[in-house]
Amino acid sequence: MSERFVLPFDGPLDLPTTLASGQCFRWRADDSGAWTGVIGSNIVRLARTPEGVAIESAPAPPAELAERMAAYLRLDDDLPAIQARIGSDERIREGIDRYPGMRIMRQEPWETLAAFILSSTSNIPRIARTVELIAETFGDPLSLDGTTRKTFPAPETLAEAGEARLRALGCGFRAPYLAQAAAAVADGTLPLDGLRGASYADVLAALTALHGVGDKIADCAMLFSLERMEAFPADRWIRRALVDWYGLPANVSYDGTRAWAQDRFGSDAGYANQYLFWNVREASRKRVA
DNA sequence: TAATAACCTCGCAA
DNA sequence: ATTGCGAGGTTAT
Repeated sequence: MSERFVLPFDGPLDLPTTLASGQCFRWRADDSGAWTGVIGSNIVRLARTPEGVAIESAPAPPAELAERMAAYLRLDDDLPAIQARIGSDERIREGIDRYPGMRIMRQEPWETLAAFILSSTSNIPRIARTVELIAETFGDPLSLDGTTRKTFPAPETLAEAGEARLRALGCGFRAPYLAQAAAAVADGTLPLDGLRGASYADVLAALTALHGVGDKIADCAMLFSLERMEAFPADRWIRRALVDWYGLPANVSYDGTRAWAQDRFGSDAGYANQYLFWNVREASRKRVA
């Protein structure tokens, strides 16, 4: 059996709702309730324990990844304080009550951008399937206690693979978008790692310069991987919530949703978005049932 | 500036 | 089982 390291943490953290909340697509639960995923060039298994987060990993030993995992799960966010600030809103409160340990993550920018390029007019199961197929096809193998996964391929790899091979994997009309984004990141046209210190407007402009990346996908990449916690990705679910619950006009522009959210929630807009998203989806699901 | 169709496939419901 | 619908958007017109 592999070595195990427990990252101490006593705040709110729920792995199932965090790792299956649609912000990432490669985490899988096993029978024991542990979650296996790939971070960079490591396969990682996580389990919540009373003391914190139990980590197993390969090839790097878990103790070496502990700090990185804490950053990945954004354990540095003071979630109770954030929830106290935005929880005065009734609809956000409902989301918090339902998913109290759901956190936003700090993922790797390239993989996040690629995944959300694939999200266009799609759905979570399909996005996950395609992301996994891309990794399976182009990634490097990893193994942990008999579980094997592959890395998500570098932008250079997907740029070289090209549109046709991506289309053959089920990317559909998103294939050229993904291939072009890969090329832009690979050749430095889009310096993802250099964007962390830039203004929101500059990051948005850099991302939406890509074909196939509009406001919504850019906001997802910013919120989930580029430290922009004020980003408020407004998809059809969020728009439904804003119209049905907050009285915004049905034809509200994307800029209109963004201004509304940032005025109301400021730098907590991203967390507000996440709780609102799952609240409105749950409400919709119940209506159908 | 605002509305509308087209885009690839696939998951899911009937 | 097989079919038909619509999906966490973006772009071109």
